[in-house]
Parts: sequence; structure tokens; C-alpha cells
Amino acid sequence: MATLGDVAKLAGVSVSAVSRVLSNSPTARVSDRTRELIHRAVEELGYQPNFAARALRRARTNAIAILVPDLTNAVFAGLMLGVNDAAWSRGYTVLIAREETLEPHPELIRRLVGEGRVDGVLLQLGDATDMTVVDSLVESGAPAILINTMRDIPIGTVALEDERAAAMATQHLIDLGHRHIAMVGGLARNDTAQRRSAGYHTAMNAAGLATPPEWETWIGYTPDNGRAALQRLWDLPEHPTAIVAANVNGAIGLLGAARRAGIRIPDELSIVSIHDVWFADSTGPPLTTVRMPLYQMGVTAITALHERIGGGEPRHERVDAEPPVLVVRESTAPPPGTRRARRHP
Amino acid sequence: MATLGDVAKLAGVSVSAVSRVLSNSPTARVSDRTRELIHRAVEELGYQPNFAARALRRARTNAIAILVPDLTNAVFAGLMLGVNDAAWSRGYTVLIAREETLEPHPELIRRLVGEGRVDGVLLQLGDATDMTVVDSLVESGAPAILINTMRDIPIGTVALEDERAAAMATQHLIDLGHRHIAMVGGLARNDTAQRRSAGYHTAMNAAGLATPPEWETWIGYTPDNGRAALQRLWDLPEHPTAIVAANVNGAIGLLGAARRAGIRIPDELSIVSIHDVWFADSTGPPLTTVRMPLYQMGVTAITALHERIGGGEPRHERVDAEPPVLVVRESTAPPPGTRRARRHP
DNA sequence: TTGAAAGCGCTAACAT
DNA sequence: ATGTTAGCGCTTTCAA
Repeated sequence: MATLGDVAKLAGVSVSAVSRVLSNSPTARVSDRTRELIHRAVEELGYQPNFAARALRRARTNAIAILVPDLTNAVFAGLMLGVNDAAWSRGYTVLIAREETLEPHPELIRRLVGEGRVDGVLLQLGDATDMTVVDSLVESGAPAILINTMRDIPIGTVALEDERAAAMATQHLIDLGHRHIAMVGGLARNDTAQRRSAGYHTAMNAAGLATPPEWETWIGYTPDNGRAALQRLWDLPEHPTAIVAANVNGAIGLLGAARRAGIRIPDELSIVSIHDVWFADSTGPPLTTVRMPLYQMGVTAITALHERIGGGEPRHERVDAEPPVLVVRESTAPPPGTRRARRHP
Repeated sequence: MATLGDVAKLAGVSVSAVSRVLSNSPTARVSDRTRELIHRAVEELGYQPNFAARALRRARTNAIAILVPDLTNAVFAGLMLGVNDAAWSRGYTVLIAREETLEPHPELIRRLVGEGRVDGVLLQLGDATDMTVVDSLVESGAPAILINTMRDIPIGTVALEDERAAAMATQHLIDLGHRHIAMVGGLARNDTAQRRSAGYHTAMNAAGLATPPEWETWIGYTPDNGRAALQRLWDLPEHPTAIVAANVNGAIGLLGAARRAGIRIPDELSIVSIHDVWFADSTGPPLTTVRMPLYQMGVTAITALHERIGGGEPRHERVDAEPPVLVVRESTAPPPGTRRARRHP
């Protein structure tokens, strides 16, 4: 590999001249002739700056890491897209790690940031994540952004309009004529779960509908959790006619469990979920969802991290430039007994 | 951040002693007392070796990159899992990039490897990828492994048992009694598409069944491609009663197109796909698939890349320790007219 | 067994 | 406008 020195020698100038030209800072005053010479030499040698040397010298790697609990989660995939695009366009490369990879969370972060492998970290907490991570992150002072989180801590956070999305989903069911609507939520300690629950309650209250506590589950966002939630709801003496699923993965579990239990969707039970995924129109039946601006959240997270790395104060951002949108498919319909009447009023 | 020098000073020894202890090479002979002193100092200062300095000195980053055409593809997600686990357990961090990120493929790779950001690259070619990439990769001499590829080129490759999987899928349909079986394949220049086609033909020939060329499409692996393929097959005077989809994403498109066209699955048309994804049991109807060892392929790819980085010759690996397995769900059934008879012989 | 010292390739302050 | 030079933090001869 050619080095700066090689280029300098070939061009017949000093290394600092080459460095100045290549990092073309506006303050660097170089004659056109020299610049020309250098560019020619760079071309001829196929010179590429050495990443490690540069990183060592500048104490900056221009790399960031994103830590997610689950690489196969389609919701995170949407997020990743935005993160990736925004990161690369700002000159960052993206390092990816699954949580519990190799070592517990705080060690991982300490290693990544402490060894100077990355300039900052994007962190999507999982249900299983030990919450002390956040404390140790705060303590470490490393530039980091918590994704899908909105909490008053001295780390940056970005979150979606969860409450609004849940209210929209709930309202859609109310508009269809449902009065018995359940909420299949996330873990109670998860702050998105809290906000989505709040949105559900807001919409229900506004419509004057009851929300008995046994109609709200707090099990989690996975397909398995969704299955468990349906089980629990169906063990109740009275069943809801519709469900708001706080997460699309849970909704998919719900769908599978309903199929196995012989519950017809949407005839007997309507389901609407928060988060849209690309295969939502191929589930059985195609799932009605509220699409969230995940790509945009990825972009916002990188922007925030970039600022933080540059020395900015931690901020708490809500991604609201693009509103949630209801995508009506075939998993929602008027409640049993009212269909015909409503369809042909 | 504490440096080696800080540790040395605190321990009252030289930096070289510290370096030797921390990189604990077997040849390094250090007294127990010194070692003890050093460890204590490391502990006290919370020392972490600087990544850039080490990389500069050793001309090794212990990072690898994986380039995929599409971050949201669930098939690649399965692969990523294996790659990630295997990489971290060997001490590599994983850098991820979507193809066309920022710049065309060869530049990207040149930058990643040429600047010494990573020690090697894992590359999943996409349908849209310019094939000159491979040439320029070969020419560059950078350690790289082509995933899902089996070609006689001086770069390592790893591939699955595509032919076998396609034959299994086809045989499943034959066993159900189908005689008119179509193949919805990938692009002809894609070598997995060729192998899957071959498997289909093998099974069909062995059963003495006809494979008219118009019953084999070569459009591509995406859901859209799947929709287009169904369209084309249904424009034919005679329809197949079953389809082997060379890729699960295409199969999902097929499912959607069938639903929209009012074709009942599996009653009128059976569909089986290659590659299983986690939501395959929630599609409408749940999709019969042939599951491939994607995780294992990721592990194999990292192993091969690691060897290559260590100076080994490029090898061409087939991932066959774990055979493909047929996962029968509800998208396949005996052909129309034969169901009752076969179910109750 | 331990230490001194020479760089790895680059940037930036300083000198010319 | 251009060149010289001192490190960034680490590994690794070489000497003691």
C-alpha cells in the first residue's frame, strides 16, 4: 500500500503538502501546480489514506455502532435502513452488534467506545436487557442515543409518536363500531408500552368506552407473547371483539393463535397493530397496521448522535415530521352482528 | 483514557513489559511479581488498549464487513445471525453496509479494504449488482468471500445445497400427486437460480414428468417478481396445479397475487418455497417451505474468511453439514379433484 | 526477565 | 506557499 510519503516523493513535495491537499481544508493554501502534481501522484499510486493512522492521530474513527436485541426483527430492519443511509452519507461506517453478543451489554459498549473502535453508539434496548446498562452508559459519558425511548436521562433519546399511533389504531376500531376493545401491550417497564397503552386509554375514554384492566395484557412484543396474550384474553368470561396489538410481531403471534383456536379474523375478532412490515399484506389475513416512520427515526438518531459526538448536549427528540398512518387491510371489520347493517346502511 | 504508559508508570515497569503481559503471548517470559503489579495497575486505571494504535501497528483491524443488497430481506437476516455470532466469537467486529450505499460496489470494497478499515469482506451479490464487481474484487486481491455462490473463481465462495433443496420441494409436490408443476425461479445469471432450476428438472425427470419451458420463469426473487411470475403463468392456456418458488420472498408475492386473482391456495394451486422465514407460518395460508441452514452458512463464511485473512488459499465450500428440511404447512395439498380420494384412500 | 527505542502512517503546529 | 518535525499509542526487535 502506498503511503503519504510515497505520494510526496513521487510528486516531489513534502508530506504535509500532500496531507493538506488531500484533507482539502479551506484554510490550506496550496498552489495549483502543487495540487496538480499531488493529484497525479495519488492517481498513479492508487493511494488510499490509512484508516488506522488517521484514527490514531485524530482520535476519531468515523464509525458508529448500533446495538439491537434481535437482528431478525423486521421492525429493526426498517430502522437499520435509515441508520445505515444517514450514517454513510455523513461519512460514518456502521458497526452492528446483537445484544448478548459474546458479553453482557455494558462490557460490549465499554469495549466498543473504550477501545475507541467507534465514536458513539446507538442503542435499542430489548425487553430482556438489564436496565443497569443505561446507568453505566450515563456514567461512562460515551456519546450514545437510546432509540425508541423517551426518558429524562443525560443520554440522548429518540422516540416515535407512540401514543398518537395507539390512539389512531384504537379509533379505527371504534369507528368500525367496536365497543369491546382489548390492548395487547408490551412489558410494563418498557416506555413505548406505557405510551401505547396511554394512547389506547385516551381514545377509549374519549369514546366513553370501558377499559377493564383484564382486557389489557402486559406480556411483551414477540409473536410468542402475542400467542400468550390471546390465550389469556380467551380464558376470560367475556371476549373482546377487537384487539389493538402494540407491536406487529405480537400481532403476528395473535394471528397464528387465532387460526389455531379457530377464531375467524376479522369476522369474530378484529386486529390492528402498531408498526407496518413489508409482509403485512401477505399474512392470513392481511394485517391492518399503523405505519410508523422508522426510517426517519434512524436518520434522526444518527443526526442526534453526530451532534453528540461533536460535543452537543444530549437531546430528547420525538420523530414527528412524518405522522403515523393507518394502513387498512383485512384483519379489521365491524364487530359480529353489525356487519351487514353497517356495510349497507 | 489511560495509555500503556500510564499503566507502566503506575506499575513501576516499562511499557514493553506491560505490552507483553497484556498480549500474553506464550513466548513472553515475565515474572509473576511483575505480572501481578501490571494487572493491578490495569485494574486501577480501567485501562483499555487503543484500537487505532494497535491496528496501525499490526496492520490488522479485526473487523470484517458484510455487504448485502437489502437489509430488510429476512433471508439475509438469518445469515447475518450466523455471521455475527461467528465473527464476534473469533474477535472480529462486524461492519455492515448495504450495497449502493453511497457509492458503487467496487469503490465501496476498495475503500473498506484499501483504507484498511476491515481485514476482509463478505459479499452477498444482489440481482442488480454489476458483475464486474467480482472481477475487480479478484483483481484487488482483497480477502473476500462470496456468499450463496459457487463458482470457479480465485475468491472464496460458500453455497448451500440449492439443487438438493429444489429437488426436495419438487418431490414433495410430486408425492402429493401433482403432475403439472411450474418453477418460479430467479434471474438466469444468478447461479443459485441455475442450481435450483437443475434440482427441479432432476426431480421432474426422475418422475417422468414434463417441464415445458413456458412453465419455468426466470424473473427474480423479490415479491414483485413473484407477482409477475404468477401473472405470466396464468396467462398461459394451461395452468400448473403447483409451483416451486425458488425463493421465499417470491413465494410471498405469489401468495398475494393469488389472493388478489381469486386463486385458492392450496385448493387450486399448491406453493412450496425454498428458504424458511420466521413468519412463514403466519402467511395466508401458512407457507410450506424447505428450510436451509442459513445460520450455518454465515458461520462457514466467517470461518473461510478468517482463513483467507490468515493467508489461506481461496476455497469453495458447500454448506452441507445440516441438510435442507421440508417444512410442510398449509400452502400445499393434492391437486384439485384428487383430494378426497387421497385423504381417505 | 526487563527496558530502550524505532517506527506503523498520519496530522498539525511551527518554521521558513 | 511549502517543508520539518513531534507525536498519537502500540508492538517488537535488540540490548542489557
